[in-house]
Order: sequence, then structure tokens, then C-alpha cells
Amino acid sequence: MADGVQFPAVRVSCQRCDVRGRAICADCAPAELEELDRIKLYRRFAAGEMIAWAGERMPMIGSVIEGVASLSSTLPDGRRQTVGLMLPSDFLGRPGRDRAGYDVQAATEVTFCMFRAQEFERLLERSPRLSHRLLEMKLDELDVAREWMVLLGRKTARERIASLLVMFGEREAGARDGTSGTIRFPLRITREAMADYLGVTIETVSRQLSQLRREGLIRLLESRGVEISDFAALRREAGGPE
Amino acid sequence: MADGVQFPAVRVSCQRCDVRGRAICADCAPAELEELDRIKLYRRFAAGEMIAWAGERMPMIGSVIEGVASLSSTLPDGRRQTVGLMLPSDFLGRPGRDRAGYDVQAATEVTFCMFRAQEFERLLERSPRLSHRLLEMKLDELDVAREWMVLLGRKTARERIASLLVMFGEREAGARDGTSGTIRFPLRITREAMADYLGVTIETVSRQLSQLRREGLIRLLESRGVEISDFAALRREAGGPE
DNA sequence: CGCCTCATTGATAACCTTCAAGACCAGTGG
DNA sequence: CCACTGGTCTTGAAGGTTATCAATGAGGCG
Repeated sequence: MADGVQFPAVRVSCQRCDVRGRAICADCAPAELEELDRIKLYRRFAAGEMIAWAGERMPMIGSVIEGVASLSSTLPDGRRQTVGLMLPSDFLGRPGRDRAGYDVQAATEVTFCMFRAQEFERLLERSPRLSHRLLEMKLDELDVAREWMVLLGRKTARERIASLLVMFGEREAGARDGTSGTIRFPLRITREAMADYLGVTIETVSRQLSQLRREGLIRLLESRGVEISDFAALRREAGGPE
Repeated sequence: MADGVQFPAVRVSCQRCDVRGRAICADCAPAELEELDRIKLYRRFAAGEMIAWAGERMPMIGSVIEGVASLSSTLPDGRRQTVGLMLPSDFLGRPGRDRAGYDVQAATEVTFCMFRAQEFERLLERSPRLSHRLLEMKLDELDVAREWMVLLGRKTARERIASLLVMFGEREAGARDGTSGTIRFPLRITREAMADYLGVTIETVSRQLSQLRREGLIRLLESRGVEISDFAALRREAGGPE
């Protein structure tokens, strides 16, 4: 695990935490929360910084508080595929394993709430609420991973881009279905990160975004912003259940 | 859940079960095993039979005892992607959800050890050993799913076929690494099932298998059998970490 | 035997990658 | 102030890989 040298550790009370209520600690009783509070540590990582390397020891596990971290695998010849985007409240690391299964990289600046793996595991054994919550979260991750398998295995480049925009848009605007108004939000991640996640090249990402722009489905704003005037129309381009 | 009309229910003692020791019940104490024994039911499904439909109620969950079941998603226009192959000992179903997330189909004849979802969940709440085991198994599934994302996102058709053969071969022969001798095993599933899992068409599966055969890396035997003389060579064709 | 499913093979075309060039921007140092 | 550099992004041209369409063969079963 890299030292976040340029970003010193910070202490924030769990009560005031942004993801309290939807992170691993969501169901904790006050006593459990207190225990977590005692062994936790906030740390920040700069955009692009590695948080862990596949196969290396990873003594710290924990929750993403803010920002986006990517999990990715690299083939021997350098081809890379992102297999998960960790967003605020997601739990990073596998209790019971002391080595990272993937490269973990901060895609944006990331604030991370860390626990020493061993201490956390001990707490996990004593707390059914905590382990039940972990199970639920990992089952959700499994569903997301499988949904992404459909995208990677069967969708066209155009549909992949549209799917990503829809996913971000829903997160951003709380835009469940009847999103009639105009949505505008920052993509946050680079074209390369998008390409790695979508299983295409950065050129294809760029071309498809331009194509959607030319067709009036989206507008590209500065500093990686996008504007979607007709969210339902974009969703139709995403090629289904999403 | 479809009625396995043509295959009547069977009772088998957990003690004599093929997957006892690696299924959900692996860590169970005798008392827990007895409880499972009481609420379980063996059922067989014919090859091709649907076990559950995505979005439909799925009142039974349980372990695959024998055979292969596929989890797959279908896009509105009919494109289909298999997102998981459930092999003997794998646990099918998500406790806490009463609807199936995917189409579940018997790819071969399947023997299934079923529990009523509600009864199983009650047991799960009372047994930390059971729930811990479930967590471990689902975390393994998550790793497998992510490994497959790399295949779907980045590997060539040739590498996909080779990867699948390597995966089956390892399962079959317990062929960890130093597999020097000739391996021979049945693929069990149709070309269509392979294609759905690999994110390619059946024609591509067929062509790549023929190509590998022409190059002497594999031999195609009757009734879907394959023979691999140089397993390490095939593994090299699979394009990496596997 | 006819019909069905499953599998193989060929021809053609579409889609996406690869290779290449250039735009834009921020930061740095002369 | 401006040139230079590195990183990010866009766009074009060419080529390769895989999908699509189509025909045929092999095997099982009524």
C-alpha cells in the first residue's frame, strides 16, 4: 500500500462521515461504530496514485469516502481491463486475503477510510451485523460485475459509451427514470480510464463521444463535463436493461 | 422455478454427498448439517431445461451437485451473455432476494440440492459458520467474474477459446501446473453455450477450435471431447494470468 | 426416411483497432 | 512574454478481426 505522503492522515468522526449510512458501517450499533472509529484512519490519494498492486501485500482495507478508485488487471503484454470502479461507500479489500487481487489506482483524488486488515477481521468475526453488511455489499458488487460482463461481451462501442454516461448520470442526478430536465455533470475520469473500463481504445471513446455530440444526444463541456438534455433518449442508445 | 417433472426428487444423505466438504455446508457442525439435511431436497433438471427466469420469483436456492448450470442475461434485442457457469458445489441464488437476477439454465443434466429460500435464510441468520462460508464462496465468484471481464474486454477470440479449454482442463485433471501428460475430457456444453460465455458467435468458436486443431494444439474427439497433449502450450495461447 | 439440432466452413461486410498527425492546455524555464 | 514540453484529447486513413449470411454435413429420433 502506497504511503499517502503528500496527503497527511485526517481524523473525522464517523457521525459526520459522508458515507455513514451506506458504507460497511451502515448497520452498526453505536458500540460497534465506536470500535471502528478507534481503529480507522482517513487517508487521501492523489489522482493517478497507486493504492495497491495486484499480488502485493495490502495490509489496509476500508471504505472509499470520496472520489473514484479503479480495480484493474493487466495481461502480460500490457493490455489492461478495469474490472471495477470503487465509488464513495464501496468497500475495498478482501478480508481473509492479505494480498491484493487487482491493481488499485486512484482515478481521481480519493479519500479513503482505512483499517488494519487484521484488526478489522477480528471485529468482523465478532459482529454479525458487520459481516452481513459486507455480504450484501459484495453481492451487489457481483451483480454490477455481471452487468458489466454483458456490456463487455455483447454491446457495441456506442452502447458502451452510452451505458457509462447513463450509469454516471443516474448516480449523479439521482435520476431514476423520469429525468425530464437537463442533466449536467463532470465525468471526473480520463478517456483512458473510460476506455480501460469499457474494453475499447481511447480513440474509440473519443470518436463515439463526438458522434453522440454531433447527433445532439450530449454536449461536451469543459473540464470533462457532459450535458444530457434527453436522458431517456440516451438510455435507449445504451442497448438495454440498465 | 420449473418443476423437474421428468426427474423426481431424490433423497441423499449429506454424508454421502459428492460436494460435501466444498459446498456451502463445508464448515457446518454436525447439528447444522442435520438441520440442512432436514430442509433440503435433491432435484434433477434435464439439459436445456430452465431452472429460473431473470426477474421471476425463485423460491428455492441451493447447491449444484452435479452438472453445469449457466447464468445469463439477455438484451432486449436478443443478444445473450452468460455471466457465470455454476459447477458442482457452487451455490445458486441470493439470500434476501426472492427474484432471480439472471436466467438460470441447465447446460447439462443437473442435480441440484435445494432449500426453501426462507428456511435457508433463517438458518443463515443463526449460523455464523454458514454465512461466513457463503461470503467466501461469493467472494470467489466475484474474483472469477472479474477474471472473465478481462477475457471479455481484452482477449482475442483465440485466447478466449484457449482460456476456456484451460479452465475446463484444470478443473478436470486437477492439472495445476506441471501437467505433462495428455489430458482428455468432455466439454459437456454446446458450442452455443461456449459462445454465450465467451462473448463471441458460435461460428467463431467453431473456427478457432478448428484452427487450434489444425495447429496440433488440441484434438477434437467425438461427443464433444477434447484432447490436449501439451497443456502448457495451450496455456500460453490463453494470453496470460489465469 | 425426414426432420431436427448441432457443428463446420466459406464469402462478404461491419466494426473497431492501429498508426499517425495535430490541437489544446497547463506548467516550466529562458 | 514566449518557447518548449508532457499530457490529454480529437480526428483521419488503413487494416485486421470478428460478425453476418449462407450452404452443407453429421448425428439422433420419431
